[in-house]
Amino acid sequence: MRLLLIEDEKALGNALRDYLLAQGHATDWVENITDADAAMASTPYDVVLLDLNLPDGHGVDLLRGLRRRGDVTPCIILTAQDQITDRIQGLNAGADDYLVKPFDLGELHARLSAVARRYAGNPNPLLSIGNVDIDLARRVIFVAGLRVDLTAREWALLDQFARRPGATLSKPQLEEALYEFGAEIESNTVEVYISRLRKKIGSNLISTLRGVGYRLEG
Amino acid sequence: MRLLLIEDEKALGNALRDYLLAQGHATDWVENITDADAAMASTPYDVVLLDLNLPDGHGVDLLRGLRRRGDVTPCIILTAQDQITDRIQGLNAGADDYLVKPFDLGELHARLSAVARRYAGNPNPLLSIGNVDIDLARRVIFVAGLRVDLTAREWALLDQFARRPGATLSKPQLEEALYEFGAEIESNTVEVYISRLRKKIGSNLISTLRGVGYRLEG
DNA sequence: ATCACGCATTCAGCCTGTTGTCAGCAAGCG
DNA sequence: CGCTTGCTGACAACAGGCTGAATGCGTGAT
Repeated sequence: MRLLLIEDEKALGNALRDYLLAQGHATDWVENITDADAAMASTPYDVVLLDLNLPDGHGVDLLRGLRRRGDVTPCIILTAQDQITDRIQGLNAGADDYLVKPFDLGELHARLSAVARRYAGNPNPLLSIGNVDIDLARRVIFVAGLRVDLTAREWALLDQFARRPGATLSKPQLEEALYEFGAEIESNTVEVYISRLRKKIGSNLISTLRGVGYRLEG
Repeated sequence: MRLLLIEDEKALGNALRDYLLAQGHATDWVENITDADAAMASTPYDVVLLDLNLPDGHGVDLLRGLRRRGDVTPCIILTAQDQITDRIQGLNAGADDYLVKPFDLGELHARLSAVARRYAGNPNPLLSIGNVDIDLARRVIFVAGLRVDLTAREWALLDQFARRPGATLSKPQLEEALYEFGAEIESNTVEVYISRLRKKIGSNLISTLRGVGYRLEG
């Protein structure tokens, strides 16, 4: 697995990184929120290990930001014994699990496996088209290696395309994806969102078939 | 995809069928085991959606029968909240996944995609004629391995031919395909579109039968 | 409560590919 | 050879698609 370790304490960070590498996980280690954001903006991780006490802010804020952007990368919080309030906050903010320091490395391994198992259902197929990587499970896309944030509707559209790359999708079909079933709408919303999507992911990825629909190249 | 929906509840069945059709899946809907057996005997389906509560027996029995006959068509079970035992039975009997009613249509979509992905080994049935591959489901054709875009009318014509390869289609017949029934048009549009099609897919694929009509060679 | 912000929706004007039509040419058939 | 039937290039009209801007709406911050 590809892991991101966000940990301020040097000694713990070192030990964890060595252990995780030994376990066969590609592990990046950063020590503050700024670097973490940068790392996540450029790389898709399978699990994030997050210490809450960070020099440039509180871990929960980082997590909230992630979730608000629709990123659902599994996250395990590493927290000291006494920060129970933080822990609850963390879970509410969208963490998947937490570990109380000091913790056993075997325990960490078990939690990691559990989280991985939980997400094993969809084996996380990274769909690569051109220079765009689409992670359907996590609702994240990378354009030229940089994360790009999509709004709900934009994602709904792209999701349709990504599930059937190369297929031609008609406007009514796409409309269904935007509006939960039935809600008829009389305007060119699909066109508008196609336009916005193209602006974000590059205009050559989605081609128009006049009078027919649209297609994601692949 | 080609789906078989086995569902007793009329309202749910209707909604599901509409949704699935809108998603571009060829969907047959039957309401009992007898009809389901008949349908599966005559048509190969990509996925079966199976409600367990059926008027003439238990869905799991249908599934068991299938698997005993060596049929491995992927099957997703639709089950009410309380039938947990049934669900386990279902998975044991050879189901691939299950959905608990009431479920979100997006959820259904996701499960379908997941199952489809798992069985992605053999993709769409491609109709191959000469060096032209026609993918009816995705509305895409390849000529000598390269994708070729067709306009709406061009596709309407080719679609007619592809559905009855080798058959001779008269001009009035083809005209019906171009213009939703009734809209009479006085000119040589069919000839024009035959010409345009030939330019795109190769002129030897469609042959002219003077005074009679046209035919797609196979 | 108010404000600011971002997302959703609608609309209008511009732009472009498809379409139907026709005319002249080619090919089949007596 | 003459007649019929089919083929195809050209083209004007138009439906369909694109996109910037205005407006509305909901949510989070102050």
